[in-house]
Amino acid sequence: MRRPDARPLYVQVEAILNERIVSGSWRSGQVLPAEPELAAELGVSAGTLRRALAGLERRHLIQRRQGRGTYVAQQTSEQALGQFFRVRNLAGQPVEPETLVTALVTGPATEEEAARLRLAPGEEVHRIDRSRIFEGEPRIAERITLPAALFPGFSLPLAPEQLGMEIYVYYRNRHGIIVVRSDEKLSAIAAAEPDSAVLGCAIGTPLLLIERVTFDAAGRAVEMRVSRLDTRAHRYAVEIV
Amino acid sequence: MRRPDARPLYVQVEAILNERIVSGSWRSGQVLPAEPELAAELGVSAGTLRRALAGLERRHLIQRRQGRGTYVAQQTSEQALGQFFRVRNLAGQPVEPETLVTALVTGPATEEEAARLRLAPGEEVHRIDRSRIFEGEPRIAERITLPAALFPGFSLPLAPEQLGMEIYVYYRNRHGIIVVRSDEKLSAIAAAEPDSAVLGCAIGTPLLLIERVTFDAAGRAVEMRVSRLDTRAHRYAVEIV
DNA sequence: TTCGCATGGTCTTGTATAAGACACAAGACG
DNA sequence: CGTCTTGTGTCTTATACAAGACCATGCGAA
Repeated sequence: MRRPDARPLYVQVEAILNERIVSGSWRSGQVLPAEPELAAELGVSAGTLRRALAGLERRHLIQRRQGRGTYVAQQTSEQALGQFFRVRNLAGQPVEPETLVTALVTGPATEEEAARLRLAPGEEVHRIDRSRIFEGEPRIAERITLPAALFPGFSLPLAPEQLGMEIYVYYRNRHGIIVVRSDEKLSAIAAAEPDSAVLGCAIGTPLLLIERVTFDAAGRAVEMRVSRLDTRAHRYAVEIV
Repeated sequence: MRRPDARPLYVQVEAILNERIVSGSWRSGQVLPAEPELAAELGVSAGTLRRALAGLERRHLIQRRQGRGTYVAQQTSEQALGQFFRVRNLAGQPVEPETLVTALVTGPATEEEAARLRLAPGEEVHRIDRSRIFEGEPRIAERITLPAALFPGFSLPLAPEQLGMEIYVYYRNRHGIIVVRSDEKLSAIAAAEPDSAVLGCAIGTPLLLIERVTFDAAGRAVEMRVSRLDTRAHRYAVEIV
């Protein structure tokens, strides 16, 4: 007797639970059924379920706490910053950015945007231009590109409780997009005129160029972002294991 | 009855096995005893042992293959490059670097070197200056600093079979230093005169500056490295999860 | 006889199950 | 305000079978 699905059972279970979170049938912050109960419902042993849950926890989709239970991860600004924001000051400490949006427009994707976001040529995208400010000084100039199909009617958060919110939290709360992974390519460029104006640096100042593509829990490319970081007072930190 | 060591058993077992590899009582490439045998020797269950082995495998200290056995990881140039060398060409493909060493000197550590390598002020270090060449063009200029205490009598590999070898492989084979982790800080700088000479670029060309500190399986800081990458034709790739 | 190779035995790790002791958190109760 | 109870995840053990790798045996063809 052959299994129809050759993947290990714990992988299949992880996919099932992932789907429940992506589809929203388990909502953010909600507590999951206890291990024995969930295992019984899925028809697998507790050990198999635990292995699947461990995979979800590694991708920050759930959060487990002994004695309390297992929760669908609530993406907070702190969590999003800790996971995706790699900028440190010269002492190696994390910095807390403020954000200033300068433009939000919608239009057809460029060739590069379409390629990176796996869109058909000419599909509509939203573009956000903004700067990020550390300790009063603008240090990053960036453009975010979103497929309009995934973010229908995208507009910027204006309610006071949303103003300081990381944009990934907003993706999730407003559009149900759960960000889990980014690919980045780094290089060094010289500041051009628009960057120098935003960042208050001389033209030609070396900037760290970060080209990011971000994927959600369903595996879709959901965001493209090009950031220019002024590294006179900050560093981009990476750990290699 | 309280356990004297409050850490979970599988963590203790992982530490024991880690120590056996670090101390060299299990040599590189050697096959470990089979699971049931090793579990019996350590006095733990097979499941606990497996969990410890999974931790070692995650850190690339061992390599397991179903049907064959568990081996102490043999650091090859391919493995070291795949793990620690993040440079890609513009198509996103890995590049194969050649290396040209221009200097090897020994002297007292600078203040910065001592701080990063956790050395006492004035301790001796070896310094290697070299360039890395992709497709015939020098693209990285870098200086490697090693604590002399950890690398006694350090000299460069000259035997033909060692010439193309990644230096981390050489650390391991010649000095028993097993590299497992690096912290990096990235920034952008303008090429100064020496860099421009090595890299064949104009003075002022933006370069990606990579400041790396590397740690071995015993948790010691074993290497500091400052690299300048010419990103006109290459990128530094990161995945964030 | 000798070569080639299929086959089965036996070793390994990988997957899945079950059960119990333990540790932590929260609320109920005195 | 402490203590107890209940419910939760965590750790550890044990067992069984599946699947990959290797090797010796031995059969059949040249």
